[in-house]
Amino acid sequence: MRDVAKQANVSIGTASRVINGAPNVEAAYRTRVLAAIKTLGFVPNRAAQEVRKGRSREIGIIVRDITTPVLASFVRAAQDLFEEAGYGLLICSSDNRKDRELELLRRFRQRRIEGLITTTSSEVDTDLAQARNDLDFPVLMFDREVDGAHDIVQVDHASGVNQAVTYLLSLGHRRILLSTGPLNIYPARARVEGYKRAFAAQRLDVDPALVRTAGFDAATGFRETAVALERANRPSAIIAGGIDMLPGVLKAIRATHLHVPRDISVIGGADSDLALLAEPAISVLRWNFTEIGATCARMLLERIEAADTEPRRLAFAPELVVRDSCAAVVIAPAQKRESRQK
Amino acid sequence: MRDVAKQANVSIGTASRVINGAPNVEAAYRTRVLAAIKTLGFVPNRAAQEVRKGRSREIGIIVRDITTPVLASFVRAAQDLFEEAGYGLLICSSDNRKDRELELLRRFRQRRIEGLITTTSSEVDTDLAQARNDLDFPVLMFDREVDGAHDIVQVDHASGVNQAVTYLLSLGHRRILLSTGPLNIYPARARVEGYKRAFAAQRLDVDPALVRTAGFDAATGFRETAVALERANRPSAIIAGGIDMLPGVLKAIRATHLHVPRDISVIGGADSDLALLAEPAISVLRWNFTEIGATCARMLLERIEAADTEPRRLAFAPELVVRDSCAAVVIAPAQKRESRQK
DNA sequence: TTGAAAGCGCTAACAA
DNA sequence: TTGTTAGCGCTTTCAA
Repeated sequence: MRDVAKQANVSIGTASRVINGAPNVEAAYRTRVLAAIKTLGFVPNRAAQEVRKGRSREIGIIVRDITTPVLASFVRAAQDLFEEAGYGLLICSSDNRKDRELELLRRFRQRRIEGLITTTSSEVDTDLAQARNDLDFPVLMFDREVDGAHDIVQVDHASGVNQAVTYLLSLGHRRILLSTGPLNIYPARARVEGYKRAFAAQRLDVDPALVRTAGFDAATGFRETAVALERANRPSAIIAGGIDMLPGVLKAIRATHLHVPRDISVIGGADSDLALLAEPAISVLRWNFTEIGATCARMLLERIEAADTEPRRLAFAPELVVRDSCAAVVIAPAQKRESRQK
Repeated sequence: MRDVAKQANVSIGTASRVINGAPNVEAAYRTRVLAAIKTLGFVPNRAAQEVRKGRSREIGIIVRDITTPVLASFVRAAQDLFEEAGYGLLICSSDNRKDRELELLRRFRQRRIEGLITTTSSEVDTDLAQARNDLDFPVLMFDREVDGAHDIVQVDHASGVNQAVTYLLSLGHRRILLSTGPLNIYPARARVEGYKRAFAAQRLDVDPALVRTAGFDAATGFRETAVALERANRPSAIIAGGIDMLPGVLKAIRATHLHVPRDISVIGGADSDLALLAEPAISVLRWNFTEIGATCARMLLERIEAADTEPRRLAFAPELVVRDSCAAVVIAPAQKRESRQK
């Protein structure tokens, strides 16, 4: 910058003013500085600006895995709003691992970000809670249920799974496998709750063996489905209780040579090309991740403006998209034969 | 940091030495400083460190769309190596848009990153070439063909499509649609070249109407496929000449109620859950994105160490994974009937 | 081994 | 409107 100032024959202060678009610079000076910037190829040092200005104008976001398409659309929507508001977005995947999550929180503190949208790998872990509470920027917690003065935005998974189970029960299914994640995080708890609520509403008992909480990922979906399908008394329907479990569930079904929906009905935990293009097309629980991402961004920006208003909390309800992956069960609960829907 | 030094009753210099793990600090001082850091919850300001040290220890990476799973595994592999080497990774999607790409390059310059892995939306655009050459850190160009002193890592798409076409020709196909991106970037050119080479090897003529270069994305795949299938003289096989075109191609086929592979054979441009789980499973061109990502990272790290060795160039060959989406054509070229494979 | 002090690149307060 | 200068938080040289 000194070189720019020298080249333009102005003081370094004037150069700075031009760079920052200050209004009180004479046109002649401005053009000279601009010319110097161009010929020297000067680009301001962001780190130095941050140090001096005392703020980073960066937002952080931690998702489990940015690879998951629905999460990517969530992030994308948020990013658009942040950029518009003049904030950059630092996007990281935690892989649902505590150590990585802690490391990311540490890095974000080093970076002096001004706000964070995050999930967490465990709602009850005290190290994580501690680390979050030590942050001196606002945190918006996404799809988790934690103590602390955070804004919270959730998907109402209880409602979603409730819809799915109610639908399956209406088709005559009684042995419905719900494969979801560990109960130390909200989405799993909520799904289980929705599952039980739907059974209770029909005064039916839940078979605890059919509520599996081993994990959210595709590999677990595969394992859980494979194990369940091998049992003598196998389920007649499966609900993938996670955003990217469907591939694993379908692979396991494929491996057993069972036919969807004749032998087994399936409901996916999120929409995807796979769900749409599978044969038959898979019914799914769907919600608008773009809208949710935008809402999170908006709430966090408002929080940054007004630090000490009351924490807010918001839930979005999923919608059951019925396609062709669920058939009616004709024979009673412990059935051997089933018939096709339609 | 002043507070830490004060609290520990040492000079700010000693505090800095402890933070940076300098060896020449007496144990007693070290523990005092560490204690102070803990009680005060001090985390060093990364921006200030960067300013003072004069280096960022950050690498940038620009991909078209991080959402694409194979690209995500590419990035992930690279990230692991960079982190191990002490570098952070700034990951950005260009959306294949020139303006966004230029903006990202500008931001990376502001950030003083020390190396960049990038693709580009156009190999011939002079603004982009100019912007790249103005960078004062090494650039590794991924899957593109550009002038300039960059290391280049490519996928040998010509070989891949050549394998695919040769395979289809051997099944009796003559009207093979290749839907790929614009010819101003290497992956499209290479695919077209591989296509022509395979036809030439059999002394067959290429119908230029079957080589489509409208775009890489799923939406274009849909449109191109839909249009082609509506023509009287429709193709008997389709090659998706892009990494994430398969969903669009399959959707279009689905919409026409044609049957794969009986009515139309399909080869996907990259592997995916969709390709594996579609009914029938889709044959694809596959390459090891994890290995390629790691290789890119390694090359860039070496380049950072040794700035002025000769630029290097590397190509990885795809493999044709044969599944169930291609059938043999029984009747001669302008056929009306086809028969199933197997 | 330690503390004092200079200075990284920049912004902003101040005086002119 | 401009130039001068202090200083953001940190590292690193230098002298002790």
